[in-house]
Amino acid sequence: MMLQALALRNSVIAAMQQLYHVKPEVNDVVIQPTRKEFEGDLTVVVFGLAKSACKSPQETGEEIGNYLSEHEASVQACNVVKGFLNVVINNSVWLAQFNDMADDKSFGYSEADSSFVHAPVLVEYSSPNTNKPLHLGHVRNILLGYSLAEILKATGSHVRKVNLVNDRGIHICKSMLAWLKRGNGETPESSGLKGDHLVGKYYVEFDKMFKDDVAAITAKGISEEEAKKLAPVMQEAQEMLRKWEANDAETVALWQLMNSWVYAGFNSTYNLMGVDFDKMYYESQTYILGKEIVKEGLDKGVFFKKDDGSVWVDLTDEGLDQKLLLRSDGTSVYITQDLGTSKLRHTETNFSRLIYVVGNEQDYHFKVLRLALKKLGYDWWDNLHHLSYAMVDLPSGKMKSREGTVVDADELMGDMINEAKRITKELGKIDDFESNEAEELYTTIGLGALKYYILKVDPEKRMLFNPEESIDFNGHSGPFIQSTYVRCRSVIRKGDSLPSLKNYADYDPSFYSAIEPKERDLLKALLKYPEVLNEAADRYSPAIIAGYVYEIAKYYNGFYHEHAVADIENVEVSLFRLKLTEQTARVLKMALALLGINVPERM
RNA sequence: GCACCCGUAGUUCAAUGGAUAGAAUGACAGAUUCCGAUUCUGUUGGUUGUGGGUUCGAGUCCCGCCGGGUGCACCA
Repeated sequence: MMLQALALRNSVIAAMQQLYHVKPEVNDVVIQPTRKEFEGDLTVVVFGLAKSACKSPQETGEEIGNYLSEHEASVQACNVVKGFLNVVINNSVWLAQFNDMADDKSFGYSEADSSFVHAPVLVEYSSPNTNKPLHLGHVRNILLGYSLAEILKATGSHVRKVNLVNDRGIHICKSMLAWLKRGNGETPESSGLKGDHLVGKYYVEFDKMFKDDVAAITAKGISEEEAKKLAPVMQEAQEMLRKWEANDAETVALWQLMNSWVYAGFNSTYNLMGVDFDKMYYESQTYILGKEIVKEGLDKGVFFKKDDGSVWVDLTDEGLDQKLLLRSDGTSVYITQDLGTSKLRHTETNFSRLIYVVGNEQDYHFKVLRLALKKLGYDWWDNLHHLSYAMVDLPSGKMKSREGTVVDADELMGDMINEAKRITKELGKIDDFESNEAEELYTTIGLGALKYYILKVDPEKRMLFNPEESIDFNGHSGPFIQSTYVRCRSVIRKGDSLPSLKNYADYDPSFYSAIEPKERDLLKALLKYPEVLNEAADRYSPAIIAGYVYEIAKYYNGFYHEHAVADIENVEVSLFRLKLTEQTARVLKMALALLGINVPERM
């Protein structure tokens, strides 16, 4: 597809030179796939060309069309409709490309260039707090990050997935304190609760104690604002944080214990989701790093110090504000450690890009981060990117941990898997499966539905999740695409079982003469895969892959319903269709893998 | 108040400035002697929030307004 478009563009430029003695700029020749309702494969938009040709769009289109038909062997026919020149490409061109694709073992996948090993692309995602379990918002983050990393890998980047765990701070102390006061020594083992859920339970517990304290104080006629500061549990939590920072043995031991519970919980969630990381960073180890960089900025005169000792960067010349980088007591704030961590990573890896997968409420933060690094004179400031995604809304509005309106990640995945089980049992097609095989299948389908549901949406757009309505398993859904793959596999098994057809893989379709419209559409769509992959990588958008994979499934199902594949009398037709089926399965599997979605052989 | 993001069928989502704005879902009507019906075909459903502008051409770009969200913390 890509090849034809490029070739056609050059041909059009040549035609313009021959016919009108003008040479259009490459960008002035707009070529797009022809819309379904017209005849053709590629369409040249003639308006811009007509201007430089000084003729009407209709006339220009016809003249260019005639020229192409005459001079280009690959062009079979042309027609002009309202200023659009539709070009029909010869079947032989498509078939030759299809043959190349089938023979190309690395189709749709570029081996990482070894020189990039020393300048990897870092993708930071997940980056959870260790005081509560993961919820639906995290799920969107994790799926996006994992998928983006896989997409970039497929385009030949050397990718390292990293996770920056926010394992310290007042929020952790709150859970710790509540557990000390009310936990009675409860552990994941004693309670049977997953570690992250157990710790999250005490985070909620803290909030209750806090509210009780505030209520008791306001009852004495003190303002709520004042009461929040005076609340004994809050003061105790802050005292605990001071002890932690002073490296108090007992506090640190408790912190380590409770964090270890959380990590065990997170790991099981990550494992179920099928995601991984090449390196973990912990904020407890990185939060001090930024101080040095702030000092460097002061020395260079690009940051400044206020009378109270706090350090700021002035970004008003960039259209932003002044931003605090270091508190007056010398302690660091959020951005301080991001400055330090980015520099650490650059020193460690010499990254060519560092991509942060973080919610869009931090758009401003990342602008500031980049510009502060620019002011420091680090030429790699421009290699920091932010894959910004919008929140997931519930019908009741935003998810709020404290109000208990969050959709828990583990629970959600469990529900999806159960739903997959229910539907699969109803269909009864896998009654011969061993129980562990069946369980694995339910997971594949349930998570396929969830992942597709989330990733098909443009990351920048807010999306609505309604827990009352279960996520689709039909229509524009993950299981629909999985089942198309399963159908392909079933057809292939049939082909394999027939002696005259089992060698379809060796069949050379280059000179196949009986191609049908539905076969042609499917074949063209399959060839488009590398182009789609590149676009998804350029735009950091798994949604583009999701849209593509749906298109392929639609085309295959349309083809399947119209034509018998195996078990027909004409062997050559069967061989061709089996080959088409084989390549469809291949592309579906490969593209779904980029979304973190597995495919079953049967379902 | 200032800044950024978003507004598309009843609903959930698509559409590198290009042709008659597409899918899914819902409702209704059909399709299997077959290689898998979690399928396919059709009907239904739109003043793309709104008013201007730029352009041969605007859902897309610019300006105003309306509605929703987020950020502007010595929180992270």
